[in-house]
Parts: sequence; structure tokens; C-alpha cells
Amino acid sequence: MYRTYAAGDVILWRGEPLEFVASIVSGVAALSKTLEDGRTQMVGLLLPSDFIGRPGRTHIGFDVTATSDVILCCFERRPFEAMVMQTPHLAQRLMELALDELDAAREWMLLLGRKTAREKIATFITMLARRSSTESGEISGALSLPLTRDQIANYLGLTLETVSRQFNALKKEGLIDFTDRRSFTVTDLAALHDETGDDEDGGIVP
Amino acid sequence: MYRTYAAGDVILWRGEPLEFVASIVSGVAALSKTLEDGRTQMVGLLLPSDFIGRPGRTHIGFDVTATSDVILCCFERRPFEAMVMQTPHLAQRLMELALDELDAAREWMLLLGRKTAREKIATFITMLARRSSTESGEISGALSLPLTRDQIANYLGLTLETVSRQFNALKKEGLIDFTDRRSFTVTDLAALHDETGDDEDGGIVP
DNA sequence: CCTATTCTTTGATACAGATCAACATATGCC
DNA sequence: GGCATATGTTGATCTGTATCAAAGAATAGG
Repeated sequence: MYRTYAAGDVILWRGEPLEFVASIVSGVAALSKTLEDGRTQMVGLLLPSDFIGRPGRTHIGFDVTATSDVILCCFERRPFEAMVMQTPHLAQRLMELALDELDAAREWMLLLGRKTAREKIATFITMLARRSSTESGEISGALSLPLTRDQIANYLGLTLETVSRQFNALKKEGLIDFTDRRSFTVTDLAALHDETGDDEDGGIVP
Repeated sequence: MYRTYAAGDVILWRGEPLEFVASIVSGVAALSKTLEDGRTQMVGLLLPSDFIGRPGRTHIGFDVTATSDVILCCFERRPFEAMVMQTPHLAQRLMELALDELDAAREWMLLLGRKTAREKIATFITMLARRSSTESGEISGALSLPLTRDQIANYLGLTLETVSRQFNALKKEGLIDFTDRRSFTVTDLAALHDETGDDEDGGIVP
């Protein structure tokens, strides 16, 4: 059963009972956590084929928001859990997805805790470039930003002003080039990678 | 089969092939990631009963270090994987452990990305207090720090100087009291919780 | 017991990034 | 098309935390 959400819609609130699990068909959704005074931090990005909800989990500890128009493919949680029980292969696959998310979360902890603003932006762009290259087979081309400056700031633990400044600094230095405010080209991927601060293959190795 | 490590020993290097999975019998181990220039960030703490390695994972993306003397209970990976395949209940349990780690990682992303030094320290102490209260049944007593100032700084994305200053500030304000440099008492848990910045039950709810 | 080493505290200073502010450019709606 | 709103850029200033520096406890080793 499909559900659609417009950009900006909240898909799930933190703490809300989970009646469904879902897979993203199209669009981008963000997982985020909030402090008392409203400061927020994105703790994950969901792209097509990513999964919301897990067997055995009736609640989640973060909000899920559509950052673009989103289509979900939903299953009722109970029947889904029953199916997982009877399909070892499916359980295994879900485990792998959870472990991948865990790796990504830890990679992001390093970024949030220790990287400079410049390194954060370089890492973010490199991540986008790598992702789109696996999708299309091309090393790079015009990349479109799935997020606003404000959302990128939330993802990277920065302010939107700092994000804007760092993007423009990288552009001035000729590492990237904007075609439009929401899409750009990576001019020099190697140089960009050198700016991430990462220890060679320090990240998620293919 | 048991193995022991002295405080400071490296248990596993990033990228090293995993021949074993293990469970912590006693002591504390830290998972950490490193940048090119040596900056490091802890991405997890392993306490007794926690698990190292997962079915299907032959490599890990972080170093594992003993922060105190550690005893591990090790299993060869292959036989362990076979056992997991045949024991749905065990697979389910491992999935739960992974999801708990994922929740903890995301909680820490919020801390690393958005909390102030004071909030980080308050959160850290509150976490220790909560953990020891579930172990002993008591709300608080003398807590011992399982880490040096330097290691705490690595865990919280701070420097050791800032950690020291914030600890002493909280002491001066009467929220905590040191009995010794490595053990202290929480004088006012409610006040401490107010300093974490968390949105009520914003964290991992029991 | 004394010395060496490690860990911690405290002070002075510097700087990256936040904050505050103003304006510019898009996007959507009537 | 033209106004309104959302999004993005750019500049000036402030501030929390890092960095640099030095000295004070604790711990271990001989």
C-alpha cells in the first residue's frame, strides 16, 4: 500500500507508535533529533530503497520528515514481522541494512565530532558524488542537492551561513562549480577528497 | 575461549580481517575512528555483555582498544555464523543489539553535532549514573569513571582541558562531588539532567 | 623512599564558526 | 506580470572552545 508525502511533511513523530514499516520508493526523507530549545541534528538520510521501522521496534527515537516529495511503500508491522520470522534470508538482509546504517552513523560521528566546516562540506559532496556515480556508473556529472542549505547545515552540525560560505569557497578554488543553486559539478574529485580529512579508505569501503 | 588484554592494548585494528567474534566478560573497550592527521573520535563504548563482530561482517571500520584490563570470550566466526543461521532466536537477539547500538549512535550524533561542552559533560555523567543505577538498583552512589580525561574528551568531541574545566565547574556549582579523580558522586541528579539540553525523554527511554 | 612518567588542573591567548544583520535571488501564487 | 515568501549570499562582530604553556597530583618502578 502506497502513501505519498509533500516536501516538508512529517512522516513520523518521535515516540509515535509504529503501525507500519515502509520502504522508500522515491524522494528523500530525513531522520532528525531535537533538543529542548529547538536545536536539531539530522541523524540519517533515507533514499529510495531505504527502510523505515524494524521488526520488534514499536517506537522510534527521532522524527522522520520528507525533504522532497516522497512515496512510501507501506506494510502493516505485525504481518511483516511474521513474514520476517519465516524468512531467514529476509531477516539476514534486514540485519545487513541495520549494520550499514550503523557504519554510516559512526562515520558521521567522526565528522560531527572532529571535522572542520570545510572538511564536513567536502565529505558531504564526496558522498553525493560517490552515491550518484554508483547509481549512474559515471564518476561525476551534474549533481543535484537533495537538501536546502539549512537542511545541509542540520545534517553537518553547522549553520546555514557557514555552509553557504564553504560552498562558495570551494567554488572559488575551482573544486566544484554551480550550475544552479541546487545543482553543481565536481571539477576535481581527487582534490575534493584530499579536503575531507579522511585517512585514505577511512570510510565505508566499497 | 578466553583472551585477556591490558589497559591500553589494541584489541583490533580497523580493516583487519575478523576471525573471531567476542563478548566482553569484564572491563571496558572503546571503538574509535581516526582522521589523516591523527584526530580521533570514539564511536562507541563496549561494556560487559557487549558484543564485537557480526555475522556476515569480515571487517570493521574502527579500532577497538581496551581502556581498562579486558577479558573477552571469543568464538571463531564461521562456526558462530552457522549457529546463528540455525537459531532464529539468537539472530533476533543480535538484531536487537545492533538496533540498540544504532539508537545510541544517533543519540551521540545529536550530542556531537549540537550540544555545548557543558551539556556534553552533563549528558555523559547522567548516562553513567543511569547505567550504574540499573546495575545496582540504587539511584546513585559513588560512580567511578571508566575513562581518563583524555578518553572522555575523545568520546565527547572535546579537548581534555575543556573536560577538566567543565567537571570542575559542575563541582563548584554543587551538582557533583569528586571523592577521587576517578570517582565521584552525583549530588543533584535532577539539576544535572536539566543541564543535558535533552527534550524530556528525548533519549533512550527504558 | 625517591624519581620518572602519566594524568590533571589552571591560566592566557587565538581562532573557527556562531550570531546578528542586511540584502539578493528564486519560487510560487493571485 | 508582479507581489509575497522562501531560500541563499555576504559582511561585521562576538564567543565558546581549542590551543599553547606551565605547574601540580597521582602512580609506578627501581
